[in-house]
Amino acid sequence: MTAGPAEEGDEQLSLPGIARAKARQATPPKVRKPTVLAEADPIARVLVDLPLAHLDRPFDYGVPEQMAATAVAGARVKVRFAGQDVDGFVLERAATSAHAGRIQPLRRVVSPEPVLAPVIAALVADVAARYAGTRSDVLRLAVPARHATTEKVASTPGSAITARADNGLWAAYPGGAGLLDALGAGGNPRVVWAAGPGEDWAVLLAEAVVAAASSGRGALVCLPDRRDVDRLDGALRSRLGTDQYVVLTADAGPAQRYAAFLAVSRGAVRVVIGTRAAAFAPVHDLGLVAIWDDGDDLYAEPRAPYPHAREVLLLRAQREDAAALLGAHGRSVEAEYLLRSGWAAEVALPREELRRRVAVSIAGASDREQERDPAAGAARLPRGVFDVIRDGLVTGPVLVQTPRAGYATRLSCDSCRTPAACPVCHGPLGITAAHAPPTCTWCGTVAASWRCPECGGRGLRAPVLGDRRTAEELGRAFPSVPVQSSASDRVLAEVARRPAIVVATPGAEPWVAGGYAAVVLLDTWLLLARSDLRAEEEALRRWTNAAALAGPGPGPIPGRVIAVGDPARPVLQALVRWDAAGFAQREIVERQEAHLPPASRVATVSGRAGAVEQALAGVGLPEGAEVLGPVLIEEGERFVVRVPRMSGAALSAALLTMQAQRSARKEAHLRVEVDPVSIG
DNA sequence: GTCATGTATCAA
DNA sequence: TGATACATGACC
Repeated sequence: MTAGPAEEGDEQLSLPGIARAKARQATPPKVRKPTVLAEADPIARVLVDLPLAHLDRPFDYGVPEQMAATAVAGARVKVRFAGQDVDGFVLERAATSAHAGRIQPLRRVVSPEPVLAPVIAALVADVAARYAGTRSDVLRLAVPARHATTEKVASTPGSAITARADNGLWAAYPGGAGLLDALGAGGNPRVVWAAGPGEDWAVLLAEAVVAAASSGRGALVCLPDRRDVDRLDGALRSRLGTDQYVVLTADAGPAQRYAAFLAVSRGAVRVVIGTRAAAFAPVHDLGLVAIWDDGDDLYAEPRAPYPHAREVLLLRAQREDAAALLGAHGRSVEAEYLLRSGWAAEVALPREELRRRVAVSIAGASDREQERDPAAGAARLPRGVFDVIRDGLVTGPVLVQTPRAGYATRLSCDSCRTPAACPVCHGPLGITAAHAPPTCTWCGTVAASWRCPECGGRGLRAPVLGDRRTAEELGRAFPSVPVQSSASDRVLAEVARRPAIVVATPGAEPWVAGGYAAVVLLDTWLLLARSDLRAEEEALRRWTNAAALAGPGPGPIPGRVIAVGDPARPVLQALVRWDAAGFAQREIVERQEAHLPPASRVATVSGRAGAVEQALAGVGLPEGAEVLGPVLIEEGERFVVRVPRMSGAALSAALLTMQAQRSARKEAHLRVEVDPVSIG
């Protein structure tokens, strides 16, 4: 392997001092004018935007003197790489290069705007290492596409933040006032906050942000979706000027998004709220990272390398010495793990206060009774539920959570209960409206003359009912009360505080000022029926979030919540005791025994059949690694690799090495997912 | 990913 | 011997 064969033809470089001597010495006929490099720091270390794992490292380029002032750290540049022009970012400028071979000059500075701050470049490296991915993949998530017109406009600096945090609502929480004081004094507390039922959580989050901002530092809050962002936006608006914070969400147009990004990147604004992509916002002097309801799966980025916003924020808290606040009504096992490991402290309401705020009961339809006749209105709405709704409607709106969107989302044979499948594509049949014929939910085929292939029966039944059917039933049961519906495709942000029945699917529950008069959770067995590892944790999170919307009753009466389900299920008992933390604790113990996250670190590797097994065999996996599989999937096969949590970094490193070797050998790309939200 | 280079292979 | 195919490694 000889380094740098005789070179000719291409542009010549010359460092400032020796420019003249070199040019005189060697002047082959066709050489162009030598590029004169910048006086100071003539080397730019550039991260090139290539999808190849083995090229995920900086390359040195010469900085022509005319780019001396524009090729700053963080600038977008174009460079010649292996004969083609590629995009890249300047990571830093340097006086010398350790590269022995030829050094090419930068082709062009796309823009002098330093969009990749050094601390974000370091974060991007952290995230790539954590998720066994490339920096170029993470950069696509961290730096929005350039919008040249927007870049020409200067960002107007927000006025200085003079607002002071008000400890009022936090004072109900032991340690709550202390938390705000610490934030205001420039401290870095790390807290898992169990937001109480009926809490206007956005207001408390806003106070925490104001506290951190009043110490002169920046703050960054991630929320699951647009609706939650809007709630915090509303709470912040009455505390900060609209020039003092920005909202970063995907639904704003490219120009608006880029303008918001630049305002943050330029330090004009230091408070950022937004959805998962905001976790990378280059907030100056970061003092606080916060995340609301970290168990929501919207925080899992669907693009490689699939980072989770909570992990990105925790990496930032660590690297940038910022306070961390994980708030939720429920408790993710990951948040609980942070408490158990001592990384964070808990802030929660005392038991007595919880009992004052909410009373959860279970309407005793056991699983067996449900199975016997799930479709009958009487079994779906037991007597107790009926009473709670009727009593609640006297004072205000009643929230009814029903797990499925639609009307009757799955049909089965009336006599033998075989699920009804589409005669064309074998997709599930469903009904979209009261008198509509059964229709395939996949291909849309209308199966009006359906006949059961098992028993020849012609009757259909609906064991799973959707929100529209539920709304219809309740409308009949309470004819004088308006019924509102909020589900996936038509989500209501807020409803008025007047008697009404509000039917909603999980996650689509509208907010109501002062809280609902009662909250009803229907068909709890359905959320638990999912085969997913996290089914119970996720079900409890969704119930807890809905239940937390119950407002206090008249006088000293706590908010009323009633769930229809099997009272023997421990997860429902956890709901009754309002003990998501205890449930998460038990989950962790069980998962420890089963070698599942968060006690273990898990990665999935998938690709063409045969390739994955071979690739894994050639990797030096850390001590104690277990390889499980293969499971056949559409694109080939998938293996699961798991290691003790302390070997998590080693696992990521090993998988990264594997990817680098494969890309260098031009072997087919394998999909690697570290900490997948769900396996299977 | 592209590009340059090296080695194998085959027809003339 | 030269033309062509494919594998390999560098890429700043």
